[in-house]
Amino acid sequence: MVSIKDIAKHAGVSISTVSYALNGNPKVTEETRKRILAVANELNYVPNAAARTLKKRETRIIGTFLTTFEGSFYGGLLQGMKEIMNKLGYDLVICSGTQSHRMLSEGMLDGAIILDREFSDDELIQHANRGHKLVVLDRELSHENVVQVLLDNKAGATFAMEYLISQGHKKLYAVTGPEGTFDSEQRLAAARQTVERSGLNITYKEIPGNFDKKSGFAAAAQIIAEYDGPAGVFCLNDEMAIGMYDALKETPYRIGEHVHVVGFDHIDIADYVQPRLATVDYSERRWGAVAAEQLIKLIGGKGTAEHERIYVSLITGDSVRPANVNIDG
Amino acid sequence: MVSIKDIAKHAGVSISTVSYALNGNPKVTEETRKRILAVANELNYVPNAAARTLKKRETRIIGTFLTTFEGSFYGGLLQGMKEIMNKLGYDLVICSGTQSHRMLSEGMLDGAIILDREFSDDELIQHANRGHKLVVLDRELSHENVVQVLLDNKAGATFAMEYLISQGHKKLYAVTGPEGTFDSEQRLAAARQTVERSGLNITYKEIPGNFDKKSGFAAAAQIIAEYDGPAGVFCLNDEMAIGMYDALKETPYRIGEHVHVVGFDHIDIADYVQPRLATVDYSERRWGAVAAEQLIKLIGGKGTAEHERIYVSLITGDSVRPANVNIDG
DNA sequence: TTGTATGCGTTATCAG
DNA sequence: CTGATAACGCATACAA
Repeated sequence: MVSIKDIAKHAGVSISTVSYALNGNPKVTEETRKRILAVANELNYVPNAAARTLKKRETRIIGTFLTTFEGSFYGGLLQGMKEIMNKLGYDLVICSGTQSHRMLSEGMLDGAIILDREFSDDELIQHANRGHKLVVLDRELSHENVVQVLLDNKAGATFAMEYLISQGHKKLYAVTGPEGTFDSEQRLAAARQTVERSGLNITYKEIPGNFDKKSGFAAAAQIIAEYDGPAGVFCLNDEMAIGMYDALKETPYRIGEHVHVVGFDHIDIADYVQPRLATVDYSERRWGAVAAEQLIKLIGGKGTAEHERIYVSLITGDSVRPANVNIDG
Repeated sequence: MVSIKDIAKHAGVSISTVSYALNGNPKVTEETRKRILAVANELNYVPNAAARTLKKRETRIIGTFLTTFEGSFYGGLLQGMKEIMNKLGYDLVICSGTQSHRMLSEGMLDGAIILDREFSDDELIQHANRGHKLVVLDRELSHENVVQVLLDNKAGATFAMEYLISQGHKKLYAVTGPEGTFDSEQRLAAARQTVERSGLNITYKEIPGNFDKKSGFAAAAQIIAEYDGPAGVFCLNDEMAIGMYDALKETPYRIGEHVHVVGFDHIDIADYVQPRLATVDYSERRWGAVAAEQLIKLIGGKGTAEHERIYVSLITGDSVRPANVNIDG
């Protein structure tokens, strides 16, 4: 490995001069700077990140933590983050799994964006207490080193339920996410509230789900078992809605006819299933970009980083049709 | 920040004893070890990665480089890698963008897996020359520090073309990937060869594509413009095939009737489009796992890491039907 | 404008 | 079994 010491030797200067030259410090003549750069180039010099970090106590690397790499929501989100980070001179790496949490505590990261239920609130607070800067995308957490950038779950769930109700559905279901997860709780609360506030005589039931296809599949079975007329179903995410499509395919019941479904997330597949899935949409890219901006602000310490909310909108689709239309004619 | 020096002070021992204790070196009594660990815990000690790395010249972190985070093929691939790496005591981070290449050269990574056309062969060779260990998933590259783990593109493309031919199609198209990309070139070569070897009187044409939806959409336009009977199309990846579906939706032509399509990759959507897309399948998970294994072998220097091939298989679907059946009856 | 000296937190070698 | 001490490569305050 070639270090600045080697460069110094070859260029006939001291190592501090090399360091200055390499970092563009005006203390060194343009001339010697050029000479030193030439030598560095010739020797194939590459700075050593560990040494620099040890000294400067910063890596200019941000980590985003995901529960899993699987399930394809996050492309736009990460891309949005990356663009902002790169522009601001930071690099982004994506991590997953408890084992990788060490990167945060051991100081390999200048900050982190958390979208990962495997982090407990306690653990996050510990990290924040140690001075690490965090943005959370999946919970509410109050700490001077933490800012929240959250989806407007409440609005989304309200849109979804109001849509079903507006189409005349009186028998409603919600298929939930894993108990205790922030998104699930928030969406559920809003769904209930919407039903109550409607003032209509609505049957409303919740079926426990898990945010995965399988649980949507399972929920469909229950709905069919109880079937006694058109049902409106709010799947708290699209993946479960897709599971429901899969399940109904094997039965005489039809989506948008017997079972009316709204999802949440607007994943790619939603546009391709038959009939097209009604869902709640938001800009992943924007979400990522906002999160990145806030984190960098927090790290820089200048400008107050503030909690942010990401807006959502409803996308209609033929997976929901009026309850009182008799399709069979 | 609390360092081993602080622990030493509090525990009334020297820093080297602390280091030994923390690293489980048997040189230190079980008793003092416990005492030191207790102190460390109490002081909330966390080791400093930069210092350790500077000394040991290893991070136990592997980087996987992707061209983009968008487009959701890679979930299974990354998950497969992660599982193996974690089992072997390594952490995995995902990187994207030229800016992040510095992580490799600056020594923040013990090795890297490359699936990213933004790395030129030259750049990779430079890294390899500096002693960095690499696994390439997207090209052929000979170097003692590089091993290849490649899809069996040739087999896949042959399956796809043979399938179209076996269904009696005589007018064939291939929609290509970006010029110069390994996957595209390999699949194309095999496609041509299959046509030639068939010994049949087949019209075969190539339409330049870009591995994205848009180019599939565009290719469809050309095929329709020339339409004079059933056409068989091998889209060199599924994404372009989906673009073709989108394009035909706006025309009177039907997939599996006028235009018969085979893709490559078996992405999620392939199972949900109507009619179901015939495609070439492989285990992403296995691909990732094999890549990870080979890289760790290469890093460890023990056992010879060897180039590997990932097998593929054909999944049929109604996007391809016999050419001579008159569906309109 | 350039050089000298020191320390960042670890590991590891060598004496005790 | 434990303690000094020298690196690792770099940045920087201070001296020249």
